Amino acid sequence: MHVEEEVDNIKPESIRKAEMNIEDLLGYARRTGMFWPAAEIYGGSAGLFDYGHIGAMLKRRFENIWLSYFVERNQNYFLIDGTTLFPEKPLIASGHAERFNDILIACKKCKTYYRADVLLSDLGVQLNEGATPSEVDAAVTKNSLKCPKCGGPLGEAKPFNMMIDVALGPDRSDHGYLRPETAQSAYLNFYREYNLLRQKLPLGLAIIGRAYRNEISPRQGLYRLRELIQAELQIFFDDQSFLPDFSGFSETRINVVPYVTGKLEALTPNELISKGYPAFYVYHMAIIDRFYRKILGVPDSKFRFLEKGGEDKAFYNRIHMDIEIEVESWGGFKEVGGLHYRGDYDLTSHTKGSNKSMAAKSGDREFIPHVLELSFGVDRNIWAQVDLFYRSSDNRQLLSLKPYLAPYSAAILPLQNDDAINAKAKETFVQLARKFRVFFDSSGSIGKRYARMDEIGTPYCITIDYDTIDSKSSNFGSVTVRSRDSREQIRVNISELENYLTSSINVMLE
RNA sequence: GCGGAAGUAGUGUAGAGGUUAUCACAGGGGCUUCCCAAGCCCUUAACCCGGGUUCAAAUCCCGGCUUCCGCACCA
Repeated sequence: MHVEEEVDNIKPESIRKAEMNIEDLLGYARRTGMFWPAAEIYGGSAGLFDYGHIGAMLKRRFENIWLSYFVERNQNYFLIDGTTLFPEKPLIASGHAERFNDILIACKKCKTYYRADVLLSDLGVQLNEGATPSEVDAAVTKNSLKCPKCGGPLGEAKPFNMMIDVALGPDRSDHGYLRPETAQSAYLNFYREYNLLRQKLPLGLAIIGRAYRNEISPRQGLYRLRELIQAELQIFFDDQSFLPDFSGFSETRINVVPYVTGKLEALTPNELISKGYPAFYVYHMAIIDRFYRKILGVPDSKFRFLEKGGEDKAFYNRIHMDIEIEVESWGGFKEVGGLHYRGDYDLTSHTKGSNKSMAAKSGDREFIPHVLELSFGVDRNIWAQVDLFYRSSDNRQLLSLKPYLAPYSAAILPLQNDDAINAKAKETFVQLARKFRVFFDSSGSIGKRYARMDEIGTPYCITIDYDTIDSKSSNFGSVTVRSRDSREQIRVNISELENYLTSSINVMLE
């Protein structure tokens, strides 16, 4: 059987990346089992999404690869977990209760909302840092301020906190919040882990978990969510001695838009260091760059760091870069993560708040460890993967994910609904399912089944045919393995399948 | 939150006061075929939610929810 000759091979490069807007991508996600609005049978709720049987696997794979790459390859970095429900005190200490708290003011006529500090400074009125709502109201009255848009009267200033309140206890009088970032769980556990891990720095604490923000306007699919999943690594270190090993990154060119120039540049680590970025920061830029470009396969031109400064930079960050991917359905480069040098802000805040010293020692020197935060939005990254790797032509839809990210690693497809073929196929399924997530499908034509697997990104389709079970055939005991992107097929002995898949799927995951 | 547009089987859609609510794909059953989304027959399945107008509402009106686009917001 010379099936290869009959295949109308289409080079994967010839299949264009599908042009997708948000609705197209949401439609794809719904029809393939990726994700859709939570509680959708009741009409859904803005900013909340559920993952389906395909999306949940993709998400899990992303998280596992992230964990393996950023955490498990470093002997000083560890995975922990923390509650999503927080008592009030740590969030007062961290500044979230106050700072996460914008004062909003609305026009009574056109109902436009403004941030009080922004509105007043635009109108030439200076407010003190941390002004209260009544101070804002007083300033509005004193200066007879009107809505800049419609000239209407301004309403009362009201605090708006991005955190979601929770009332605890039998009379619901204990005040808590859903955590606004996983980072806080790491800071709260630093002291114990630092001692458990024998007081060594650097110490990395990673958390993959949920965080909650009461976004005013959740939008754009998985971009702005009220409940989101973060994968974060908080590295605690001695700022006078943290010097990671750069060998292996010296030739890398990293796309970065520095704040001072605002222009995209492709710089080597040494060039970045000579521009004044600390070596430990640059090292982690290189690590992140490799993750996106090599492990996830993001094209060079679609990946960059964007440095934030001035108003855009959070007050506690010393260096703040967004990790950005060009996502067509989101209309351009969008933030999927961040690399933040937070200095000693976090541990100092929690030392003050808790009266628990978190100082580390190095010789005679006592110091508060600094924090470098690697923060990733898992949902945003999942969306970006689909956007980047969904390809479409007239008769083919293809999700060309890296094999190790694909929800199913392989599909087992009996060529025909024949008892002997089916029995062999099921036996093969059981054998492979011990090591891989495999899909079994015996319904429909073989072409239709290939197409279904292409659309959810299954990298390999294993077909059991008559030759497989024909002891007179030279192909006895072997199956065809079809590669998703090239559609090329090779014959592999069933006894070799496990090795074949292991090495093929993990290629690139060095 | 504001303004505009929209919400019909699982998916994509037609339908503009009275239809057994259109078509395709998907799903189920059957016949046939078997390495790249084959064909034929049968079949399951929908008007976002709640009010109102009307003899009659998927269709018109009001409210809610959700989505998209723009604005605002996004320590």
